[in-house]
Amino acid sequence: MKVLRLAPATRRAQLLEVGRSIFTERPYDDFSMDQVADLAGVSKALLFHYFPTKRDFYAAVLEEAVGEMLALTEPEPGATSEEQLQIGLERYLDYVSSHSPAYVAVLRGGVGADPKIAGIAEGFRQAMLDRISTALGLDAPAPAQRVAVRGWIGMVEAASLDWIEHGDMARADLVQLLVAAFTWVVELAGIEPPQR
Amino acid sequence: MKVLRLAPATRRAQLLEVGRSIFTERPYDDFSMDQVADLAGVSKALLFHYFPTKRDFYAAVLEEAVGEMLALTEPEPGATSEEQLQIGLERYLDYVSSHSPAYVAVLRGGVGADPKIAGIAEGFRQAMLDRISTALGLDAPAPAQRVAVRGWIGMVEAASLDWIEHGDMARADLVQLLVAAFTWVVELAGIEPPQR
DNA sequence: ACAGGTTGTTGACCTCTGGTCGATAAGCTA
DNA sequence: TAGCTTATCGACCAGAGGTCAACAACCTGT
Repeated sequence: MKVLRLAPATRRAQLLEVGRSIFTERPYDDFSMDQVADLAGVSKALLFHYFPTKRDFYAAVLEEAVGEMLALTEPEPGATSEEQLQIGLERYLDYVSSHSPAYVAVLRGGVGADPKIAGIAEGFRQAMLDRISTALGLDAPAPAQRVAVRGWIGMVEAASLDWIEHGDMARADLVQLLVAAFTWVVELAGIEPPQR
Repeated sequence: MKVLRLAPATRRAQLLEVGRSIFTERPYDDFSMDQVADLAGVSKALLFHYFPTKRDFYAAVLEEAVGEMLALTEPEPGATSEEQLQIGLERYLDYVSSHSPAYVAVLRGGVGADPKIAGIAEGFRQAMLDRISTALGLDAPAPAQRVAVRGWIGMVEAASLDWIEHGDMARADLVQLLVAAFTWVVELAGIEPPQR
């Protein structure tokens, strides 16, 4: 029997890809590692060789999705902070609309209160918060500022989910709404936007 | 052997109570129905008699928590809409700070992308949206209005989570921030607040 | 007080799941 | 082509979710 051997990195990537296609469509406890292995044309033992537990596998898949999201929404280096925000949001919404299952999986996903899993989505939000803080030139935001920006990110996520669910609003309008909201939040929390 | 029999409603309530204490502390796949049954001093078969599947059990526990949250944050009937909003938020934050594990479980909880589970948290948000729409005298909000209010609810949730996590902001300040944000969102989306 | 029926409750059982481990064989190197 | 490294697998295990027929509390009528 001819068994094809792949380089570990390749196999790992393939398994993650299979994982993604499953995780974005079915609940965590609704499929078995056996099924994942079958779908990947691989033994279950190999799957567990690459990912020690099911939760690790789940976490790895989510992490990859988060990495992709961050890469695709990277800010434009040369632009002003307002332009960065607008362009970032446009890319964000583009990603959301073209990868909605993965997006939903990351945000709403998770296995109950597993801190490791929750930490992945949280890391994503933190990364976005860092980007914003950097763009604004803030090092250690005051509590009110942090809560405000954090709340704004929650607003972006909720609005995005509603947006892709209903699909009855132009992307540009939503971007405008969110940019305006951000500007307002920044003013309200007493954060001084940097001079262009 | 003396086995005590309870009325179905009582037993069910007891099981839900046990479920809550577990769900708020451990991930969904991190405990067994056997353990739940043991903790409740009951056979696993009985547990499955009351709740046909583990997910049903999970859903029932979350639903109860949502019901409690809605009951404890019920709006003040006689007040103006602005007062209602402020009082509602105060009660909401009181609930959040005193039941943070349950709150986190409902919002961040869920079993991957299980629509039934996700629908419970979504139902909670919908109920809050309905309250707000009613208070504003809106029947069928326009898309932009719906997205805006939905985004605001996401803001409330994210800010609340950050608030209880860090605990470095006065409740009154957060309420003020959220009320101001709401007023602003309402104006922006072109919703006319009702005459007192 | 007791017989009888209703039904809350259980122990035993089954299948499948997550996870482990020693053995195998594919492919590179000399 | 021999030999070594290691990616891969088959077989196994404990425990999970879930089922079912049987049991025994409690209520009712006499």
